[in-house]
Amino acid sequence: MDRQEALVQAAYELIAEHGFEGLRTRDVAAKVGVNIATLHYYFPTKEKLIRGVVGYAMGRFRTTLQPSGSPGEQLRAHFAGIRRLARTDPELFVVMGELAMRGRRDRGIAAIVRDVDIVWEKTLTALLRHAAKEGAIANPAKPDELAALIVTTLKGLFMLSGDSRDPKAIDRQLHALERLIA
Amino acid sequence: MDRQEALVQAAYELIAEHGFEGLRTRDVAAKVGVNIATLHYYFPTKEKLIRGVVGYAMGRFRTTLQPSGSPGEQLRAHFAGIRRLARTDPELFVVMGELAMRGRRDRGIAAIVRDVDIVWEKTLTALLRHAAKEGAIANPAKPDELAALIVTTLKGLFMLSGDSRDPKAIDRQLHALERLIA
DNA sequence: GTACCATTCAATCATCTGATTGATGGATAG
DNA sequence: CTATCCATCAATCAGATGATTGAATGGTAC
Repeated sequence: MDRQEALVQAAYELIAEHGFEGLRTRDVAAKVGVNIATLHYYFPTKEKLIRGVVGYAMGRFRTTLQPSGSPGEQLRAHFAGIRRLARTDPELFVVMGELAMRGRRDRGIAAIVRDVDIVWEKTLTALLRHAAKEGAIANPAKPDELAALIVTTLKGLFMLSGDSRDPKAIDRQLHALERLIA
Repeated sequence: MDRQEALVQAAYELIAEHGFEGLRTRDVAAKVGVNIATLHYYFPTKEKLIRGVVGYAMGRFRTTLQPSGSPGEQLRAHFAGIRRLARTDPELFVVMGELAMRGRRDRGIAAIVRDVDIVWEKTLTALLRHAAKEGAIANPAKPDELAALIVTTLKGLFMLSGDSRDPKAIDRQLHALERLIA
């Protein structure tokens, strides 16, 4: 496999496991089975490697954002898509949580996180308008504000709650959310 | 001032500023103007110091949770209380976010965070029932589920969004939330 | 074949970091 | 006065950590 990509993926997995706090370049190199100097050959600094992880994680999430399914069901499909992602790639939300926290002290990361948030909100706003027109939900007074609120809730749900909270609790909250906006 | 308390508070502030990732015992001692050995005199290990910070932060948040105001206005007062806290002590939510993330890898912290969450949810459940009885909001089918959802949203709102998002955006989302449950 | 370039490694550096040690000053009790 | 304990400090340790260096290997161009 491509070394550069393998290193990013290893770093991604280690961040998911130990947070930024526990990320060590040595561990990343070891996980790929490569010398530390090789890591520095591809990523001159640890910071550059982290940038790679940011791109990898955000790209991975972006692909989930793309609407699909029959027009009237797109909103529900969006929730289902997020929930499926949380089941298949729980690490992704852990890493995104770490990135959100880090964005507080890192302008570059903050900008990237914000961009993804905005795309997410715009997507959701469109889906809300769509669903309202189809009669699937009540017409919200301000779809964009509702979308922002929903994004906030989903972030809190998937990025902050530990897996101590079983998947059932997450499903329950998702259903409660759908009921609330219906 | 009490040394032990001063050290905890300094650590608390440094975590708010640099996250757990950037917490250094030396910096904590320096901030109090004390030798590193003195820090270790009061807290044998860094982990013990962090436990102190956990207690400090959570205690600080608990006091905000206590209901107050006229019966019919308690729900609104709760939101107002949280919002005020976010204005006067923004660091508190930063630290709580850090703790939530760390709870994923630390059973002890996870338990404490979960306890506070449960108290928060119970408080909110009672307030929702109260508000419904007073006719301030529609009677929710499952107040406890709604409460859990609101807690999730508030956590996402205050613990994940950087201050890049101006306070106005936070106010807007809070109002949208109040409108949604009314 | 030789020169060149990309990739990788073993060894090492400089610094950071949590923690320990032994000593010192001051307060208190007998 | 002296023995004892508390609080604090300067100095230091051992291990961790990000990064660098110089050499080896293998492939490609000419």
